[in-house]
Amino acid sequence: MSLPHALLTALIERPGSGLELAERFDRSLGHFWHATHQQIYRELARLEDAGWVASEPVPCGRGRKRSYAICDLGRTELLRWLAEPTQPAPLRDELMVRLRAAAAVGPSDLAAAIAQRVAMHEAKLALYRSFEHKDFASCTDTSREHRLKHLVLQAGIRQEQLWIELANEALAILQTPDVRAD
Amino acid sequence: MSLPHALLTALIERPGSGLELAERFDRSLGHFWHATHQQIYRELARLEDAGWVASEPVPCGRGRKRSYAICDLGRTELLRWLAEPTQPAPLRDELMVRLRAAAAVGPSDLAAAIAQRVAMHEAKLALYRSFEHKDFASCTDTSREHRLKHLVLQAGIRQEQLWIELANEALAILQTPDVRAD
DNA sequence: ACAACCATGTAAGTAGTTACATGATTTA
DNA sequence: TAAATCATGTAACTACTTACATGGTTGT
Repeated sequence: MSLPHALLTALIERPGSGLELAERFDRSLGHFWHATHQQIYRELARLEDAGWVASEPVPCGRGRKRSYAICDLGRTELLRWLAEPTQPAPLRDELMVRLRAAAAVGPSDLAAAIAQRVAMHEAKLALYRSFEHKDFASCTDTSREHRLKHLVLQAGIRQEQLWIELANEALAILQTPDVRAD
Repeated sequence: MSLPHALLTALIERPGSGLELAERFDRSLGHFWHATHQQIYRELARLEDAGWVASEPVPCGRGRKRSYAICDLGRTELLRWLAEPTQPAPLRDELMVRLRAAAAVGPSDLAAAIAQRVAMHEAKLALYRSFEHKDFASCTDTSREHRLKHLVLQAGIRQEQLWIELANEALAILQTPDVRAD
C-alpha cells in the first residue's frame, strides 16, 4: 500500500489542498499509482492523525479548503519507507486471463476487445511522449532528481510499448486460421 | 475483476477441487492473476450459485472434498466475457512511487531495496524460462491454443525483463554521485 | 489414540470504488 | 436569489488479505 507515501512525496514537492493533490495525481504520480479524490481525502486525514502532515484552512480559498504540508515526522517516515524491502508488484492483468481463456474455449470475439485496448495503450504512450518532450527534451539538467523523474516516465513509456507489442502479437495469432481448423 | 473467469478457464481445461485449483493457479494462471485459496473457495461457491459450475463430492477423496466442473451456462458466460471491452490494467507499482520519492527527498537507502527486487525479478524470469523450455521448446505444435499459451508466458518473461532493466537503470542513477552534491 | 496432513471454511480487517451529500463562494 | 462550481466529506459496497477454525483421513 503506497498511497500514504505517494501523498507524502507529492507534499514534499509542494504543499497543497486535497483537490489540488487529486489533480496533480491525475497528471503525474497518478499514472503510476491511481487514487480517487475520496481516497486522497481519507488518507490525508489519516496522515494528519499520525502527525506526518499538518493542515491549516486557506483564508482566501473557497469553502472549507485546507492546505496540507509535510512535517518532520512525515519526512522521517518517507526515508524509513525508502529503506524498507519492497514486495514484488503482483502482476495482475485481465488480458493474460483472456488470452488463456481464448486458448481454452477456442474461436471467440476477443479480437475487437484487444484492438480497442491497443488503441488505449497507444493513446497513453502518446501522452507520456508529450510529457517527455515537454519536461525532458533538453539535456542541460543532469541532476539525480531530474534523471530519476525521467526514469519513472520512461518506465511508463516502455510498459505501454510492451503492451502494444504483446497485444498486436495476440491479434496476429487470433487472426491466423488455426491449423486444426483447416 | 477477472477471478471468476480465470476459474472458469481453469475448469474448462480440466475439472478439479478447490485445493487442486489453488495449486494449479500457483503454477500457471496465478502468475498472471494471483488468488489465495480462500478467494478461490468463495468464488467457486458464487460460480455455483450463478449456475456456471456444478460440483459433486469426491467419494474416494479425503474429507469434504468436492470436484467442480464447468456447465454450459459457464461456457456461454466465458464467451460473452471474451467479447466484452477490456478496461486498461491500472498500472500500480510501488517502485515508481519510491523512485519519485527518492527524487523528492534526496539521498536515501533505496539502493538495497532495489537490488533485492532485481534479484526477485531475476528468479521469476528464470522460472518462466524453465516453463518455456519445458512446454514450448519444440516447434511441432503450431495450433492456436499452443501459440496463445506461449504468448501469455512470453508476456510474463518480457515484463520481468523490463523490470530488471528499469531497476538496474535506477541503481545506476542512485549510485552515481549527484552533480549538485559535488 | 494421536500426530500430521488434507480440504474446506469463517471472521475480521484493509484497500479501493461508486454514488451521493453537504457547505461555501462565485457568477449571472 | 438561483445556478454553477469549488471543496470536502459520508455511506455502502466489492475485492482482497491474514489469521484462525473445523472436520476428516492417513500413518504410527
